[in-house]
Amino acid sequence: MSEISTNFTERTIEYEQLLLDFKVLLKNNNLKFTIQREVILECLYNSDEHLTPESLHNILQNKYPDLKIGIATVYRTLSLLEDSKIVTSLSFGAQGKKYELGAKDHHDHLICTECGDITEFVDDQIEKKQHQIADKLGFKMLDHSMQIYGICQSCQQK
Amino acid sequence: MSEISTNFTERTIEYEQLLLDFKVLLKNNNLKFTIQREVILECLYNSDEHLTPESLHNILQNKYPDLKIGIATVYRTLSLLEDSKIVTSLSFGAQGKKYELGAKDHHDHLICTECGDITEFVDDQIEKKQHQIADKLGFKMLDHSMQIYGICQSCQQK
DNA sequence: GTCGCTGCAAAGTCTTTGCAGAGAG
DNA sequence: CTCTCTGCAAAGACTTTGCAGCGAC
Repeated sequence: MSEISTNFTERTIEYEQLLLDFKVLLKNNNLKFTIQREVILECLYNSDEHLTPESLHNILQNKYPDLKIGIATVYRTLSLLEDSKIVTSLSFGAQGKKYELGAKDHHDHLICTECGDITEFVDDQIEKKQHQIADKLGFKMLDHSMQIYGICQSCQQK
Repeated sequence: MSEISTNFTERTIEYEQLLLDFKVLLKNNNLKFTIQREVILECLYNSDEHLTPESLHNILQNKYPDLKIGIATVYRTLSLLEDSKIVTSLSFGAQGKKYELGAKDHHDHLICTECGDITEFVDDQIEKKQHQIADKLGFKMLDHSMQIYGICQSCQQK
């Protein structure tokens, strides 16, 4: 659906670029560009969340019921994308991994323990410091996750 | 029965306290203090690393071969300890969780997404900044957790 | 047409659960 | 004694693998 207009949104350009990079990578490795691989990449691109293989599979089944994508293909494609550094995976609390596009920004969360309200924030100074820490300890930093738990303003007033 | 620690070192004193707390907690919840629960707590206390259920089980089998501790007991005890906030768990790259005593000083984690190795760190500036962010957004901060994901030095060399 | 890819199902891992006997209180 | 725990093995949950037919190139 790429609109050719003067009004390129930043996202569209990014996706076209991403797709192109992916195609080049596939070609360089003698791998094939399939519709399954395309829709998985697209779905990851359009999701704002970290997706589990299962949730990704569900989304794809709803969005492209005709494709009948198998869960095994989702796992195989995610591994491929991860090996190619196109996506990164994270493990959170429970079992299972979650995947997201490697290039995306992340945000941190302030979570109210009373009402469950979630506020997002990013702090450059913390981001910078995290990189410094990773560097100092010899890590190549890929991502981080940070949650602050507390009581939000409106709950404090009650 | 338990002559687990006869050496009174500084750690032992702390351990006595931890053990006492654990016993009180068990009693308050109508649970029983068993040798298996004791050696699991002791092993977590004496380990400097983050342990997987499997590694913990191996250590226990070597250290107390007569007990024939089952892996299921290790899992059950770790869940109990986690619910009781005595240990905390971390998920890392591959599958599985790692556990550590929660009573240790506060620190954040640097996690290798390749091998699952975990490095601890504390940064005062980040701690301070987190409070500032909470203040600025009107939250009364209670707690936080932060993980940096990356690739450790030795995995980068591979 | 070739050879990699896919869906399916079966096989692997890691973790949890059911049960009967053991053991703490 | 009672009622929880434990070890064992079987069952679950999540992921990977083998295979025959399909499809990109």
